[in-house]
Amino acid sequence: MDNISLARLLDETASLLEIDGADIFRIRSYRRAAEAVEQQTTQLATLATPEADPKALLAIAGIGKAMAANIRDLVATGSMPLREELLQKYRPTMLELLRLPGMGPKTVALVWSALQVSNIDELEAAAKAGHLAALPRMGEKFTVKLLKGIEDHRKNSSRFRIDQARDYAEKISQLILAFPGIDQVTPAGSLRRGRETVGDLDLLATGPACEPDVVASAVEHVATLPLIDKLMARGQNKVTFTLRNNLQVDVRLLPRSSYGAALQYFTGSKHHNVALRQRAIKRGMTLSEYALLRLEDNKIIASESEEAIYNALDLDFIPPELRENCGELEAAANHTLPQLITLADLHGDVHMHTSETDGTYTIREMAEAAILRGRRYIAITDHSKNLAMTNGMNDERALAHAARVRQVNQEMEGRIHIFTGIECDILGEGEMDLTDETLAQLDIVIASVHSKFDQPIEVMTARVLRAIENPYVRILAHPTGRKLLRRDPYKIDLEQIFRRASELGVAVEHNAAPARTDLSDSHMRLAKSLGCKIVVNTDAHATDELDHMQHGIVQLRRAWLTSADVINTAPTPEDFLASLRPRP
DNA sequence: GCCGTTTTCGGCCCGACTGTTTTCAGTCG
Repeated sequence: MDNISLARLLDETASLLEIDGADIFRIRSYRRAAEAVEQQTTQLATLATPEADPKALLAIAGIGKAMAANIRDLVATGSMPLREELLQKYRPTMLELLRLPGMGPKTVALVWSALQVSNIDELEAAAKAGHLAALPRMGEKFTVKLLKGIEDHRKNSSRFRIDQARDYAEKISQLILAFPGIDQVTPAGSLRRGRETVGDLDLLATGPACEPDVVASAVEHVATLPLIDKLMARGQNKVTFTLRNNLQVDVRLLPRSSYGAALQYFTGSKHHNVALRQRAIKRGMTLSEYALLRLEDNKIIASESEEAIYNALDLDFIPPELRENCGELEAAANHTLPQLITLADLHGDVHMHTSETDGTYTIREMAEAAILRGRRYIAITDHSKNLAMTNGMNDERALAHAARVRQVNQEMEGRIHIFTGIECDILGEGEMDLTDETLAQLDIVIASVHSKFDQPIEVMTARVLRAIENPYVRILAHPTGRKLLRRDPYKIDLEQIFRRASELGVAVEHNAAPARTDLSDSHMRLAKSLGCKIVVNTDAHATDELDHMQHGIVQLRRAWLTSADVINTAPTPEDFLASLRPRP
């Protein structure tokens, strides 16, 4: 059992304890243990064997005697006594109910005890039949919101976030590559195109073992991979299976000679491919997953590489992120494809947290980690006081923290520049929750919208418009409230906000965290068309989250952005500061 | 359930908003 699975089981146990009404601190300790397990770099299964040093598990902060025993049970048997006991009392499907808006542990427990409702279908039926109205605090408004939430949940739950899909793709690729004679495995499909979520995983494998006459044994290898839950189909050169989490995986084993054509074909998108094939026909050729052929004599024009195929159709190579049939073919024909922004273009990351509020590491640790990742400047932007659960700072603490940031910045001796800053909460009327006197002393003031203020569109829009009027605000964070696969974003008039932000010179932030890419590619195109400054930040709460920049860049590329469109490509801290809204 | 210490138990992230209440419980960040 790997760390991710261990963490998931511990976290689920915490949720079951919540439904059971257990002690809040006991629940929290299970959640903390799950987090700690997930963050470990060594596989705990190796530390949880009878032969291993029993102290090894206890050395992890958040794991004590009881939790270590739980982990040993999980590794040995796949479950543990407490979990089994709770599953006798409740149903595992009730965990899914917790993901619906407005459904917390108390409400889940209530519908179970009152109506024996234990899954989404039953809850929906009960809501539609009006059975919920009989229960306390569940009137008409609640029911309407719930049914909407169920609908949204169904729309999303069959898709997976791209970073999770990428992790699985990586894991499966390694297992496939273990077979002698397979020397390359490439993800195709929407994963390669950089969509935010993927429905299934397409993996293309090639190498000597994938030649038609010998491919059977390689197919056998793939069809018997240990992480397969259900084998769905198995053909001559194709294997389809699902994982335990229901993610469907298609693996195709292809000869080297047609690998480029296959990669092109399976990367899509469908619309891009249709347009590309039409172009081939106009030129007396035909394009398939095997090759680009000349029609008159079936001669292979190109098949080994994508570049060769595009070039043979008089096109520049089109990056996978642009293959949506949104003008990329015309641009490729006219040699006007943009030089898309790359990770190497990003020199700064100006939104991150430290242990002063809800981050895990110190100012210095974040700075050192940023240096390792090639950043030239960062900003420490911890939370303001209104976000109480994060231990948000009041004016006094914000200023003291900024003084420490300046101190550490001095000590870095130019290896990196650290800006002072704050992620400042927007209150109910759109005012900042710290004073202007405080904000005036900070380099980077980020105004942060929170989805807990889920208000009608006019109210949300007015609130944010008022917030960015504050002359010290330089960046607007979470403009859409999007949380991928979790909650509906709040309703807000982005066009109005972007237009005003553009006039004021306030930059809009694209959050690079894979769970929360605030701006989609189409949002970003809108921002660009209105002349907005765009900044991409990780919002890191731990050093490893600084790596999220590589997720964030993908949506920028899909929006056709170049380094000129994004302000944290500025090469020096001075240039970056100059690109921001001037302070009064 | 973990941690730290005051070695045996008390502290552990808090405040605002919502729907429904008519004084608050539950959810959320």
